[in-house]
Amino acid sequence: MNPSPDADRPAADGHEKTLRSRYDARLAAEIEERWQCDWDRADVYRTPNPGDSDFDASKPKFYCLDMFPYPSGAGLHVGHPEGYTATDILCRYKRMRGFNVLHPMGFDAFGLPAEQYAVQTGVHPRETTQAAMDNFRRQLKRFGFSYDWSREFATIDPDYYRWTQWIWLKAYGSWFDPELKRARPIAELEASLDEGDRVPTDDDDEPLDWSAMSADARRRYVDGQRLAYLGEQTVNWCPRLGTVLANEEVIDGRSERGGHPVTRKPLRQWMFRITSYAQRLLDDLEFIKWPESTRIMQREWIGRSEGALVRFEVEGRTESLDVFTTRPDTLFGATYMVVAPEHPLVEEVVADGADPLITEYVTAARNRADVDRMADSKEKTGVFTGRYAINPANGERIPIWTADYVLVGYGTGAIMAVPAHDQRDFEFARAFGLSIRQVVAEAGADAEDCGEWETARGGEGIAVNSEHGDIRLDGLETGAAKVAIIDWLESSRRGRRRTNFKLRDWLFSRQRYWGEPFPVVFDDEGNHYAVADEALPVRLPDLEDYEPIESDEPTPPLGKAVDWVRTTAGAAGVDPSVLPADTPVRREINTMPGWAGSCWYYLRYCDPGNADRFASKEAEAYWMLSDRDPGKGERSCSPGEESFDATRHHVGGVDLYVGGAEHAVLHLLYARFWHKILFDLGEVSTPEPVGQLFHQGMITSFAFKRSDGSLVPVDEVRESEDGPAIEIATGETVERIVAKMSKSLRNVINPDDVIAEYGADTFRLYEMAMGPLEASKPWNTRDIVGVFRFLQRAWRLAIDESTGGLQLRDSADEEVERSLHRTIAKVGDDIERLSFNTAIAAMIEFVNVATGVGVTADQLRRFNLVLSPFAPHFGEEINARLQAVGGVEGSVVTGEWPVFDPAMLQDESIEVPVQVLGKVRSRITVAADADAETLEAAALADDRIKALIEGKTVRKVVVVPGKLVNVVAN
RNA sequence: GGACCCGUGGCGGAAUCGGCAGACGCAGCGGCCUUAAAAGCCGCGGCCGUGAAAACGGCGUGAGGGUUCGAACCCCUCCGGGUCCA
Repeated sequence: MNPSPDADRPAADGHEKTLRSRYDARLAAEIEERWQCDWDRADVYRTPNPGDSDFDASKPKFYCLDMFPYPSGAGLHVGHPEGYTATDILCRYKRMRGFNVLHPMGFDAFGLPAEQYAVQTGVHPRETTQAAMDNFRRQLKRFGFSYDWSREFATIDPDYYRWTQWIWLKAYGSWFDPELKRARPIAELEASLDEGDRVPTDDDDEPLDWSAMSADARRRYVDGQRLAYLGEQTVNWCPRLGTVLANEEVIDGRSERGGHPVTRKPLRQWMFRITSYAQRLLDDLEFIKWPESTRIMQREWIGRSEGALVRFEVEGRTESLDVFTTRPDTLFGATYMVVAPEHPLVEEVVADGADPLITEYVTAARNRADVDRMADSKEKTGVFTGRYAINPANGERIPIWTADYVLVGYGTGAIMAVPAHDQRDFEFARAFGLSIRQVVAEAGADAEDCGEWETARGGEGIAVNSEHGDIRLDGLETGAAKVAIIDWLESSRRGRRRTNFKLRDWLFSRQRYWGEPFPVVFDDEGNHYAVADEALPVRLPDLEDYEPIESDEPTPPLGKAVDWVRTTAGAAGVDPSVLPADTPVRREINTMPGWAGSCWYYLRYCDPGNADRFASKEAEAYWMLSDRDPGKGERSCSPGEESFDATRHHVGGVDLYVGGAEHAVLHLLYARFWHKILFDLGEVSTPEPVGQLFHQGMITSFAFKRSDGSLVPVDEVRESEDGPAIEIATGETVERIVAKMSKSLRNVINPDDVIAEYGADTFRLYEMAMGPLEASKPWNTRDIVGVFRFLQRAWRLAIDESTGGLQLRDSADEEVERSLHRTIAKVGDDIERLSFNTAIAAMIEFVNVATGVGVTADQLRRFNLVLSPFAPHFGEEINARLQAVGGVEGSVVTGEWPVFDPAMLQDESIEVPVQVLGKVRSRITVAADADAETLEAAALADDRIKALIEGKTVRKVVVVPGKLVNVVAN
């Protein structure tokens, strides 16, 4: 072990010696760098897997995962180490409690920002990403996090994305069996079609005969069933940027970056059939220990709604117009219909040579992004198509309009408008003079003249004006009316009960360079073929020119790798039994989106070096299966079960996943979806990837606000000690507010600077002491010195600053010993519930108690073990110095969490407040275990209480042993 | 517009199950040490009032009301801030 820093460095003089023994930034840096080096060399954080020689199967396991970072050129910000420190403390604690702990780290390194940066600087994204990762790794190591770095990987590693491609192929090679409600290999679909000969089709249509279908039709049918399929989707296409853009990146028909025109364009793209899993993704939210807010957001995103699909006949058109509605009971109030400008009916009208106004409107509307179309609902726009539909309930002829407030992607792209009871429909009807009919009334009220209404009347009530022929809803309350109308629609084949989801299928292609290539090729007819598993990975070709191509037609940059794109089936690795090896093919040139790599990385950490599988079955099962109830035998639900009974099953997965709430929906929903596919196919052991999730709060900063509400950067303000803050330039008073860290407010904190000034242990303690982990909280540089002083006091408790040697008592002080037991109990408890701020307060209290009294070697040893998960370098240093005097062996990292004696947690006698009518009036000192009778007697015997209840009647005495006495007297 | 979360000293926060509000830290004040300062150590510290002090009394967890022996915590209304959806 290393000697203490002073031992081999004779002090030049007394002053120098004092300086070297004092816990200051210089000493902290020295200690920290030395132990980091030592830990690295001894590989102390390497976690053995089942099967390894040093694996101990008798220990319970704990898989604790941080959201791996996207390595940007800016380096770590103070938000990263917040969650990372929290999990590090918990993992160190769990190791001390005898767990096998899996705590890995890596990099999410494919994606748009790196590529855009590369385009701007002219440096290849591979190089910038590599440099950013090296910097991130250096910074992460400087914090002393206990990651098993031997498990590190990046999503751009071919050894990793090989399996990303493999999983995509699994989805490509599967379909969702609606009967069993789970994924199955597509070969099983073909086999069952060969056998049963019936091809189910949508809704009412007759099944087709499989044997009667052409090979081409069969192929199309099967391709249409795949979980990863080629589908058509309207996207925001920006010709100048040469890529599709997300809705959020389009403002007023122009790209947010550069202001280039964006058009909406139907594109054939790779899609994921996530909608098939909507119900299971919704159901299983019940069984995972996730923040309620996140589960609500996922539920809303999935957006299940129950209602009916209603069929409206269209005059002069064989095809009917189907609409989904959650309020079929208002069908009699449907006085017109609206279809999205992209709807096929509109195409027909335009093709028939419609009014140029219609064509003009449709063209304009199509180029508006969905978000805009939904957002400005104030001004209603729309045109009459000239067509009429028949309301199936009453046979009325109603006009069909087209308007951009109806979106093609949602539902069927058409709605029945019930202006009396829907605000948007109401405003539209008013704007264009369409009729409004009330069909729901408040209970007990009659139908009114809705011509006088100023708003639509939503909500439930009693059906009115809803009778025609053999259907009568009048007098029924909404719930019953829904049932009645749906039954009638179904029996008369005019509609059906339907559950609708807001969730859309997932668009998975990007016209970008820096992403995973799809392992798929096309023949000259445009049919697609999978690359065989053995031929993976399909490597991303090393392009020198990766800039997006300016074009009206999407042309992804990979198209420039001509020799790579044009190849043969054999060279691309397609199974020769599927396609002869010399068949000319071209590769898919779209790439996967940035989400792909993060969908399954937690699985790879289980066994990152595995060359035969994404992780060995044994390693995956060991780390992913929880052992919450080992006696029950059943460890997870079997595929195909509708959902999981939380009392019998548990969903397993990562034991604790910590990361920001900004990923509450997309990343976490995508990962659950991929995991369920793998679960259905028998590739993983658990139905959910993450059993427990926790979001750390955002670290904000201070800024200043002028009286007019505008913000002032921190360096343009002078803060006086107790006066108000003043803007230097104007002399005006400004208010201190909490704001996000941003370059423009110049309130961004760089972790490297803080570590240089105080050390990593202080940094860790500060971020944990700021407040509850889940709360958003402001960085206040001034407060850091508080935890720094705590470490200095703890240091001084053990080390004589003038000599550098240990200073210890021979016998334990009783008070200090009791305080230590309380601290051990409290800190352990607090770590388990991720309440690090209160744990630190408890440790400070201990040091305050012990300061001036002193501790024995054994007390120091135990306190140091408690502190070490928070300040590991500090802990290792004290541990090493204790080794020198004996009684301590090995590193603090492998130490055991100290035990406490419950009997030591409380003093023998305690002070209990006595209230009269709920107000504290006195205090009595009693034995800690005094029972209710004793407490009551003592309270009533107290002089002050006696005086207060003099002449009054004691109605009741409430006694809470150990807590308080309340005398009710008046 | 809807849904959810949150409002506690000058500041960050604590109060784990309805039981002493303000743990712990910052800033502040007083004392010791020092020629002096820094550092350190010891102590004070919600607000108002009476008092030389010790102490005592009143008020107090965004505002108002309610339930309860007892409310920061539960319920209702309102105000302010945040997040998500629209």
